Amino acid sequence: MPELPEVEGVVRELAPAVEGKIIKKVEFSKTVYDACAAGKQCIVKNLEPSYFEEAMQDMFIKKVTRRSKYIFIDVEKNHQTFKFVNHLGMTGAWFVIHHLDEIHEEKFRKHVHAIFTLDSGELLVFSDIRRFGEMRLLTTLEEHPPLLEMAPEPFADDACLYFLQKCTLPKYQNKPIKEVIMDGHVISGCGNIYATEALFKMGIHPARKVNRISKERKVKLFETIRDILRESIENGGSTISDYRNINGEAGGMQHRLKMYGKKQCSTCGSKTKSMTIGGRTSVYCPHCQH
DNA sequence: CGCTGTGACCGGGCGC
DNA sequence: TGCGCCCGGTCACAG
Repeated sequence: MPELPEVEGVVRELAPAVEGKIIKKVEFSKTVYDACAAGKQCIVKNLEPSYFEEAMQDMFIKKVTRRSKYIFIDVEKNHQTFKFVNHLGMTGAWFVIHHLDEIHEEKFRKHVHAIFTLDSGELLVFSDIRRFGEMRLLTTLEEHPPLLEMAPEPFADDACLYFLQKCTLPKYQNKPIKEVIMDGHVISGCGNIYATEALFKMGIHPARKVNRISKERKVKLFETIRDILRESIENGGSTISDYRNINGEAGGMQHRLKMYGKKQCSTCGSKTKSMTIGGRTSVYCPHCQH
């Protein structure tokens, strides 16, 4: 499951690999076309696949950046600029290769849904096992309003204050803290893995109501989340099942996790508990977290 | 108008 | 072996 650190890893590798190159051709899979014909949107969200392919042809790749868990690719054609916006969903992965058989793992090779042929002769390939990934071609972010409602980057100066202010809104007051820190309108890029880790580190029960945590503890919680995200970036992200960098390699952060996916508390040895919060499985230590 | 709850999108993996 | 169900990031839409 790619969260912010995993997306950051992809962007850091993708940027030098594709910036300055031109997309000569785009081909979506038959699956994408069939879904579209059936009236569903599969990966390609705001355009018909055939139109998307045509629109992307001869696009110059200017810049690859990350915003929250989204990959933004600034592209340009005929002096007009566009934003190609991609979300990896649960299982999306990019590869820059010369032949599809360079994708070593069958599960990724089997689920290739977009092939961008670059002027360098390389293939920029998007594989997505569960097809929760998204691609949009926008002229401005305003075309997809949810992109404007994201919380600031967690490393930005105003991010902590933004979090604190959101917490004072009535609609968040009585919600479990875990649900709130995983809400992209409150904090950007913190998914289940890092929310679980940060709450464990802070000794806060994931179901604890927002208004039952002091401002000081909220500030410390925010800083903990930010530090864990940074630590994960430095360690190549977490590979729980399907995250791979563009060389198909797994990350290293999963070895440093202390609570996510654990049966026993790494501090006191108690059996961990699990409950559903905001529709998602939440693991915690009943002895260490209150 | 704004908030809340629910469904939709999927295939891997697991339990029975 | 085989079948059915659960999981999850995000958004659309209904109420």
